Amino acid sequence: MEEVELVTSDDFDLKKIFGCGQCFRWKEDPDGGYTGVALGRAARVRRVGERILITGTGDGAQSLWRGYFDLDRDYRSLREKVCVDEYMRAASDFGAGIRILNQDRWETLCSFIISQCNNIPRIKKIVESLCRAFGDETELEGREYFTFPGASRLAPLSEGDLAPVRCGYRAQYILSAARAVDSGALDLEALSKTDLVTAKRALMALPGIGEKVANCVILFSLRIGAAFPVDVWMRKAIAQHYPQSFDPAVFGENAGLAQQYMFYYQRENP
DNA sequence: AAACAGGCCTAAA
DNA sequence: TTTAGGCCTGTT
Repeated sequence: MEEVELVTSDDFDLKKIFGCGQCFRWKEDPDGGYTGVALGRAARVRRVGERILITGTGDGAQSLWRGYFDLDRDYRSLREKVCVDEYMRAASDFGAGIRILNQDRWETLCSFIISQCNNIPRIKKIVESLCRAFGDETELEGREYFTFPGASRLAPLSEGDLAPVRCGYRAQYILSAARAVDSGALDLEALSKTDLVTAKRALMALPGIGEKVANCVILFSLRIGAAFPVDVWMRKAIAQHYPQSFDPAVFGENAGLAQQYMFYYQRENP
């Protein structure tokens, strides 16, 4: 089994990275490592000192994983930039180790469509069953896993085909998004080279994609750092700490990272 | 049993 | 421009 090794002395905490709400497919192993499916195949990640070891990956995957874990940005200095007050100091200290993953664009779009009005266990369950039904099988250490099905795989399906996935009324949203991506009407890669306003407008033109889902997709897969998703946890955080007024623009291009710290801090300290 | 969950859409002020 | 109710489904 091939293994990739990455080295970092920067913020890097697997528990926080995978637990801060940006992804749905990584599961903690008994030894504190994580197993999941990303970059098109199953992999196992664990940290040993300043080394990050990834097994189950192919040749030349080192730079892909560097990109996935956003290792070419200095989070320690980014953390300083979002400390606009005492609350943000506390939140970013608490969240030290979080990184914003560079995830597959279609997978992120589809996953966050599924997330609407759902709880996390069920989101994960639906995503897994979608992968099991329509993804490609892959193997790691004798166990089988399934990749996330591409937009082109889902585009020709009907709502009936998706019924076993049990995603309810979201099925039609998934299909329309899959068709938009597959046909090229929605070009996610091109959007990643635009700006927050442009990307948001394009995404929200699709049925079932509103402000929150659009912001998640933009932040977690289009790498536009100004995106600032506001969900129920964030509403609580804002009401509690910025009762008069609040504008994520104070964080500029780091608004999304500030959001991650606020979100994680709020959810872990209710 | 009835309410609720990491929203979105539509209809009505 | 803001607000209420409905929506699939599973869990409590």
